[in-house]
Amino acid sequence: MPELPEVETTRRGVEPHCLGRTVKQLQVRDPRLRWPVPDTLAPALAGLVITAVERRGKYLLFRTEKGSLLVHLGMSGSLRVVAAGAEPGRHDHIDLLLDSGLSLRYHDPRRFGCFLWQAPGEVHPLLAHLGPEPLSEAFDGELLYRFSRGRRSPVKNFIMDGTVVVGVGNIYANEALFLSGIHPGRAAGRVSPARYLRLADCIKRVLTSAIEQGGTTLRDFVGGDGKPGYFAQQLYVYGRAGQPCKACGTPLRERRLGQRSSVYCVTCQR
DNA sequence: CGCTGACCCTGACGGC
DNA sequence: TGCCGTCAGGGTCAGC
Repeated sequence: MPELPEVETTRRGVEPHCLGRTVKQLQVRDPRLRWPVPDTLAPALAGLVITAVERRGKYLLFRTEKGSLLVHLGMSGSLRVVAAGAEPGRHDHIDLLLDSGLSLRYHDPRRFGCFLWQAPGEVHPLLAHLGPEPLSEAFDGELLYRFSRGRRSPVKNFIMDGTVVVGVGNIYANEALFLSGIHPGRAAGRVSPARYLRLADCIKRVLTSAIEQGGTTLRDFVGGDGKPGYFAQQLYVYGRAGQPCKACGTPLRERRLGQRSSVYCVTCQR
């Protein structure tokens, strides 16, 4: 269920359970993820103290002094805090057992996620070419404008390109384009500087408010059902094809761009 | 270098 | 009821 707000919500949820804790064991019940979980990962992690839980784009980094555990939740992954020894269910592929008696349980039906090792002082190849964080000052409309020159593919594909900016998934790309009044199919190189300023602003706004909503489910990381909070969010276009635009009433259209569904209002977005 | 499509998987859902 | 095609919020990679 992870877009950036869900990953950040996960990070905030698991962080207090991890900081200062020693890894007792990494139990890998099924190593067949996007890339196979390396045999060397469990031995490498055993006995290490987690010093920080960070996020880079949609990747989570569990830092220790000897290296970091790199986790991605893919499309269907989740991390929950459970009591050690709790019976694993279907698709509960990995447990990270901590010395507190709790463990982080990784659940991922589609197995598009990953558990990898990052050596100390190194940046994993998967992270090496990532663009700026959308909520950082390094990301703004000026950057979008500069990087988009000469690009003929749709602006929606452009803002979902992780080398441009990380963490803008399909839901929030659709929402941000609606809020900024830009048609998702417009060529990235044909969007004006002023509109890119607006778009960058909308991306920040929509992600920030989604993270705030995700925060309401933090307590559910121990026990509870762990439903992601963003369903509660007011979505303007995502999942609303055929329904009236909330701004003008025009029925929303749907179209596939880069193999992903795009929903937009032909009146409000140009 | 930019862009397109294939691919990695399971599960839910709609139509017949 | 069951079978089949389609789609799903991720991202990488080969090939043009």
